[in-house]
Amino acid sequence: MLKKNRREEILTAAITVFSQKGYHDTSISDLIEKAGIARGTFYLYFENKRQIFDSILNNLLLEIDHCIKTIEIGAEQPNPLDQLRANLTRIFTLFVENPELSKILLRHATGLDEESDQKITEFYSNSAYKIEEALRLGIRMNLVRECDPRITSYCILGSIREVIEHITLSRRDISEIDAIVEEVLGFGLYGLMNPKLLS
Amino acid sequence: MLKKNRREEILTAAITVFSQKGYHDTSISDLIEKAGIARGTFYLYFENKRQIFDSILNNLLLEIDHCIKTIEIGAEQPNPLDQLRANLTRIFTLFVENPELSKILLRHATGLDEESDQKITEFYSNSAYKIEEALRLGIRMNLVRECDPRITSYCILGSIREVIEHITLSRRDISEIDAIVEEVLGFGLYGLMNPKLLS
Amino acid sequence: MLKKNRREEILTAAITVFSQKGYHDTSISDLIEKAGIARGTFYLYFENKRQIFDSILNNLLLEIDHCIKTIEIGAEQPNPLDQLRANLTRIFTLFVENPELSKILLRHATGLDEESDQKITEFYSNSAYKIEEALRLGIRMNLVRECDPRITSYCILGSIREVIEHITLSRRDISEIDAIVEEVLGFGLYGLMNPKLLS
Amino acid sequence: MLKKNRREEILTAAITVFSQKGYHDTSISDLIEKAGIARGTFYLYFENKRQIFDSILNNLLLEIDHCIKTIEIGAEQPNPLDQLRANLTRIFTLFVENPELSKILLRHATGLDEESDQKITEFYSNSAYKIEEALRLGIRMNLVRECDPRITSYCILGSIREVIEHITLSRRDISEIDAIVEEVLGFGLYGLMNPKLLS
DNA sequence: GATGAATGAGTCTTCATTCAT
DNA sequence: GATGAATGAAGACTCATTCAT
Repeated sequence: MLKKNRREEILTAAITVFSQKGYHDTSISDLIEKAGIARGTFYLYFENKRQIFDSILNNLLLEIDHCIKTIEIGAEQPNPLDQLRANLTRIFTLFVENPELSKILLRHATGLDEESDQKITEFYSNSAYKIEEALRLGIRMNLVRECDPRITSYCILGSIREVIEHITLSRRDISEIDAIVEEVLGFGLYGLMNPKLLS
Repeated sequence: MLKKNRREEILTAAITVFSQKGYHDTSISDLIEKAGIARGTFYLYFENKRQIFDSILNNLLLEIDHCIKTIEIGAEQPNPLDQLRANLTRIFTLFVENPELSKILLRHATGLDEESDQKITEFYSNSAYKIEEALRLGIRMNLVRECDPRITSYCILGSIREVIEHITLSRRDISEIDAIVEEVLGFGLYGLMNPKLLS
Repeated sequence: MLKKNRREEILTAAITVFSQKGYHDTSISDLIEKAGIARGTFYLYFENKRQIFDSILNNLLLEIDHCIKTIEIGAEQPNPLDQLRANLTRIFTLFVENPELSKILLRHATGLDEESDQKITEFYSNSAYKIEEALRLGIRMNLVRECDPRITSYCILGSIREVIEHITLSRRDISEIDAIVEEVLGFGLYGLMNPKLLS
Repeated sequence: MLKKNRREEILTAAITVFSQKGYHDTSISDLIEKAGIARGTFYLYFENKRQIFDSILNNLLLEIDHCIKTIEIGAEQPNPLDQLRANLTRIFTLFVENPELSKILLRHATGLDEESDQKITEFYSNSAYKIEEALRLGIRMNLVRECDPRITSYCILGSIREVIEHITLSRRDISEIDAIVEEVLGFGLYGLMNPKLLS
């Protein structure tokens, strides 16, 4: 068997097991049983249990990163709103298609140890920071209401996280994504308040 | 020593240790060392490691519940917005005053086992459901914009969760809570969009 | 409460518990719960768990000893067979009336530790030795068939032990004792063989 | 090392240790030290301390069973008395050659817990029952004196048990077995009474 | 590369005993 | 005498990792 494939197989098996049992309740025995390999073989491809989990998690964080394109302003660029919409659609699609990854990221990747928590926290901080920068730009361009961009960025990030968790837990179908994206956009752009009350 | 006090002492010590090291990396030795008691003493007050963690978590969920008052509509009631504001203030205050609890709830309570995850998920589902009901009422009363109350409730819940995590991680002071509440309220009520663009 | 009574109460409770759960599965908690006393009180009357068990066992061995009268030969003495019969009757009666003691002696007193095993072994050795001496006398007096008195004594001892265990386990009534004694005597005196085959 | 051999080695070591220290005073440390293996290795071959003990005990009960052949009556069969003699010889030989097993069965297997006691009791009950059936047959065939076969069967069983315990404790040699068998047979068949007194 | 038997550090939990009140 | 909270030594069991084949 090609080295690359064997490794991928083990990773795939591990994603399934980790997502179901979490990091601590998953034993090496679980992993090799699912992957159909011998105990020693596991250690040919991964240094230890922690490393394979990190590997899965890093892959996932990369994939998420790929889903998010910085919003570009310019004549030749699509409408900023459409760019935002496309980002949301890509992220939600990623998780609806891989609900196991959602469990790993949102449930099991947390609280493993200081180092891992730091990595996750940093990832969210970075994400929030990107949102914050976009908000500052939007404010400067008079597209966005005056607000504290820091706090607001966390509101946006939290909305997205929670909706991801909800749609994977409630096993939403990919066909529902567009409507969900619009709903999230609607909340983020217009808030709750009935606009008739505003005028 | 009074039985009640001893138990409280152990709980307090456990909150500190669990919040720093997480559930799995905390050993009974850590707990009794922090509490300054003998190994056997621990088991006089708690059945096992899991039970003391659950105990902490259940207490916390109860406390959160106490922070949230259902919004009442009526002539003698305060303005609904003020009731909402008060709810947010109470919750943020709880966590700013007990940042350890935030770590336990948001980091370490997750991914312990199926049963525990279920409890947490249920807590959030319930919370989301209460928000959803409030949204439906608001829509009927024409206070709230037409929207999908289910998805929107998760946006709101997520905003709050993420802001809690942010303000505890960034060690925000209690004096900043009012401003933060206003910011979260602003986002939730009006969204991002510059209102001048709406007219 | 009088010191003597308190001690007796604890002993009585302990006999019940030990006989049901055995030595190792009986905890001090079991003993004090059954006796209705506090933990510390137990140690006012007994040095430790082992000592109360030994105490019960020693009492029992003494009681057994009291049941057995050396068979005396003489004009004024009852028929030796009747003396033997009386010994058996007293022993069987003791255990039928106190089936708990039978469990303690035959089940739970064994295998506790080297010292205790030694004591039990010695008790049986002594018992066997007394039987052996009686057999030697019987042989000299031509009452008893020529045989190896050592081995035979263990046969007799074993018969009695096993019958005790059987009659306590099968909850025989005291009214059946006479018949059982005759049966054991019959076996011991005449063996199995149909006497008609002997002539 | 072959899996079978390793298991056997551990069993052999465990028999020695259990027979010397008994079940409760034997720790896993004792077992692995004697077997010369690591702690984890023990648990590769046995589920827990209790299981290895049960394993030893069940093997032994099986071996005892194999020693005992039901006495067959028929023209082509050996003399029933010789069949009986052969049974006794096999059993005594088993224990004289493995005095450790005698200690385990007669001392340490008893009083472990309800379940184990039940198993042992049942084994003895079954054994007694087989003897009882043989006695009934003997009585019908006029080979055996009229008697209560139940009680008498326990006398016989007890004689054998006690002699086994005696000959293993007194470290009797295998060369003495024949004489001991004759002595036990003599007691069982003819009893104590000097036959001259009977005529 | 692949295997799986062997390893042993690490942890939870129990429970007999003590002693201050 | 009586109490029962506190103690801590002891022991069973797990499981990630190694390494000889």
